[in-house]
Amino acid sequence: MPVTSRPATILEVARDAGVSKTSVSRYYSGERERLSASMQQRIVQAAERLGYQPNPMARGLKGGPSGLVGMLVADIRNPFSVAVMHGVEQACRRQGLSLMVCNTDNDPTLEHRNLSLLTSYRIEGLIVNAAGRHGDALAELAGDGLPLVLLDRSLEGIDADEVGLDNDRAIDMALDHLTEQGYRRVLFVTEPPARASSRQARMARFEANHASHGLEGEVLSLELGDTAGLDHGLSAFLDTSDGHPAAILCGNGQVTLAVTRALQARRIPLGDTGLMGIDELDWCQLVTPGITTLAQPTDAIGQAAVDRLRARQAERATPEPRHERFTPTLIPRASTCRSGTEDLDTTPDETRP
Amino acid sequence: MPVTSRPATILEVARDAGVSKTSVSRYYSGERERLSASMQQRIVQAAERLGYQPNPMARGLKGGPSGLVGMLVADIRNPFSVAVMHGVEQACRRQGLSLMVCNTDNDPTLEHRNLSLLTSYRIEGLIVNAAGRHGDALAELAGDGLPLVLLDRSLEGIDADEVGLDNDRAIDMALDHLTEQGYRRVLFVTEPPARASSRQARMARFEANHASHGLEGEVLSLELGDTAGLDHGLSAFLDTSDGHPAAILCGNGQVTLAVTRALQARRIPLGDTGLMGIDELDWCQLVTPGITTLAQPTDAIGQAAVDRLRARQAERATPEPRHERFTPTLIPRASTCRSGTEDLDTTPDETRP
DNA sequence: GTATCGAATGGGAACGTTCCCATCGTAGGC
DNA sequence: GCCTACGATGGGAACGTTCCCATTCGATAC
Repeated sequence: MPVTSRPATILEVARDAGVSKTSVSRYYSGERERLSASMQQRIVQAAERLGYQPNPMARGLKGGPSGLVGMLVADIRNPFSVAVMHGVEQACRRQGLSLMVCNTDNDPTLEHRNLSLLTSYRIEGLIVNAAGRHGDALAELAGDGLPLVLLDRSLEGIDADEVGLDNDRAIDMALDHLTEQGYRRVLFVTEPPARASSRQARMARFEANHASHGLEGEVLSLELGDTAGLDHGLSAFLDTSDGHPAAILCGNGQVTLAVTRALQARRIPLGDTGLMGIDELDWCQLVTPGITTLAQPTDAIGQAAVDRLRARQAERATPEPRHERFTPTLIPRASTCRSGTEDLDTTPDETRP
Repeated sequence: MPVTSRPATILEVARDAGVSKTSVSRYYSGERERLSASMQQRIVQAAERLGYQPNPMARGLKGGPSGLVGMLVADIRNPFSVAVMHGVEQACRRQGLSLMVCNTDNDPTLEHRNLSLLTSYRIEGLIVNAAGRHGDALAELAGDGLPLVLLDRSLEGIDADEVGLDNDRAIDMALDHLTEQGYRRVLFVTEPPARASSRQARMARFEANHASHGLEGEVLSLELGDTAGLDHGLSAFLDTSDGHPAAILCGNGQVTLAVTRALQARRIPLGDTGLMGIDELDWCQLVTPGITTLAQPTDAIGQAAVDRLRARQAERATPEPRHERFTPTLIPRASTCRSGTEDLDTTPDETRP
């Protein structure tokens, strides 16, 4: 069964098997039950012999199912996105679907272009983890009946299924943990929330709830590349030493990276100054003395996204959109362990292989 | 120009513009010069009005160019692969090509399946960064005239273009650096080289050249998950303390991660025991005291891969395969700085934004 | 003035499927 | 033993392109 250059056509298989092309088509379109055993056998044999593979182009042209799921990713270099993508992919595989991933590099133009690309290939569902400035295009697609799942984002004006972290829960868990560890002041660092709803949600929850946890809270919002602003913001926060133990909470993995760099540059030891991040990354355990994180169940999130897609496909009638929120796992490490408190976790863990 | 559900067909545009479908087809097939100005104008207007987008399915059916490049990635979670993929993608974009990425998860079955998927979509070129057990399938494709580029791998029996690191050069640079820093014994840790030629190349070069650098050399080859084996191997190497300064050289980024974990678990401070890795990663600067790496020019590699593809497409006659090898950049940090030597780099660098 | 040519355009047959509809048995109901 | 019905199968028209081959028309060459 070679992957040949000029693949055999359904007609050739039919001839070779001495049956009609319709029958061969039926065999490959999941209507095998309708075929007699002998015919099925002749078809497989002929197909095997000729190395036949259905041509998805022709199939897609006629309107048949493509078996293709599309995914729009805002930033392929974001480990969280990649982890979820991996989950999505596994789930697709289990369902016999193929995944076509497009990276938008946070560029609305590219996003639009990739969207057209995907739709032109007659995808059966779309998973979106991108900025979505062009919400209108997405909305239209959803309106046209394309199953749509928003990953880690909401988009105003779009009533699509959503899958992602339980942001409120995550922030509460972080605040709980920081409180327990004896911190009194917390700086929440986030990328500009305007473009992503999850950032907004986390920030809003932080602002709403830090006080009730007995914490003084501040928010620092800036672009990832703005190291000067970050330095300045951290200084401003940390230098206000009213004696209350201070911690920094990072809104996502990328922020954790930037903040860790900034703290190291200022040679601020972690622990007395607390550091905690949303998103677990390879290196969080390695940076002395280990960085406390809230790990997202990325595989489960990916799986859930695909499940939603299937569900949508199944029910022809569009039900009210469903939101699925996952609870993170707290991975406590010594970056949120003030000296004087007992060591939390100085032996390396094995959270990731 | 909406991404509509029932896109306009070329025929509708033709009717609307009052021209023939052939003319519209020509307009979109890069034969605009052949059309009169007035006709061109009428076509764009009609297309605009109807939101026309050529249907790649139909186009692909008839055999026209797909504008699609395929990429097979062995492990989407490998940051190096992702970095190169990003380079490939940027290059494709510049060329007006779209990229379709498939992850094989190091699974030969999946690899084969994805290969069929890609070829069935009539890709114009294929970039492979995967194990390639099914070299036969690849070879056949290449033989059939599909432009093929092997990324960071050679495949026996396949005369395809290759793009990747200059492994010999990289190893030599590493050995030079380690020698200069005063290490006398070096352990080269690698994943099993059987499945990837670049691993083989690096290992071979290490074995061939360590002696001429005045270094005692050993090789440790194991699966990434084999932490016990790694612990044992590291112990064996480090406990043979004949007083000669020892260093560990990691064959790729994943190995660097595993080794760093193992060393931290054993609480071995870096520097006196040297540590150096091929592949630069986000966190290498962050792990105390900073890990020396050889950074691969991933964007350039990706770009080169696409360039090779285009070149192949252009020349109808298949020339002898060309191999493009890139020199890495040494990023010296304190993990290869023995105490007593001057500090190399204790201030954080800004190699990556 | 006619023949030739090339540039601009159009008609229709593919490409490989799916799917509607027709055909053909054959078994069961009367 | 005839009519019905149903199960198994086949023929052919679409799907939206591209591309080969006309066709038209003015201009240039004889």
